[in-house]
Amino acid sequence: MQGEQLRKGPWLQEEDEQLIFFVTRLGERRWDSLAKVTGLRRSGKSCRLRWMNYLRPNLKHGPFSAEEERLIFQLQQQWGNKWSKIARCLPGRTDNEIKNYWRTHLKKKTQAQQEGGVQYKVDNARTDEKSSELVSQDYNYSDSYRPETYTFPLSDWELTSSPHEIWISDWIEELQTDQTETEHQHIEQDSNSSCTESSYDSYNRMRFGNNYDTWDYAVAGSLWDMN
DNA sequence: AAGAGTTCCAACCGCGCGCCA
DNA sequence: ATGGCGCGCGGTTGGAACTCT
Repeated sequence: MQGEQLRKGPWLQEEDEQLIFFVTRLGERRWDSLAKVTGLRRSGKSCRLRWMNYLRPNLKHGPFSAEEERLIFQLQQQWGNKWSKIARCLPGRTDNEIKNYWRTHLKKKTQAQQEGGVQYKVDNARTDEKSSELVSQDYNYSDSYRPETYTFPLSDWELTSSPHEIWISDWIEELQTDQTETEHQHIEQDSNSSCTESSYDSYNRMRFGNNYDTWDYAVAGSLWDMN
């Protein structure tokens, strides 16, 4: 592996699958180590970005709603280009997505507003929302969107549409059920018990073959061991 | 139909911060 | 104190997709 060129550019479906497999099992941490363990010829940074911006559960990938657009507009005026901060107020949206949306859609509107006193107006052509028009200063976002009170609904996955996203969605949904069941088992059995065969395991067997667990557990056991 | 111009967004890059040995 | 590591953030870029002429 040493000296091997790192891959760049668009991610392949196989790479996504592999990354999901490892991140869901090992957690969102130590991205450099994780990148090595996955066997993907990607940097840890690249893996983290892919996960955070595209593969992570609960992400929305559809067009921004009028409500979201208003929020972005208002928070950008309030905080400036603090995209990660703004993203925390928009469940299911990433800083990258918001940043891109701002640059391509809202920046012009803001400039127009600043230059000519043109009031902010939602671009209804891009959303399915009802027409709405308001001055940003008057807008106060709902408490339900405040990061400290909002809980991310897993059903947001249902908003996705590509075949790839659909199978991830189904899988995550099954996993959620399994996790709930497993948590109950853990309460009864103590925390160091091993998981029973779940749909998640079935999934992994299907995608990575029957030997997946052997090497997976071996790797999982050593990855975070820094000694 | 096709070439030019524009828009959009996934991914990359560099920087800075916090933590730890 | 300091140097290395891991990570997150914001800015930028490349190229695919779309629109215009």
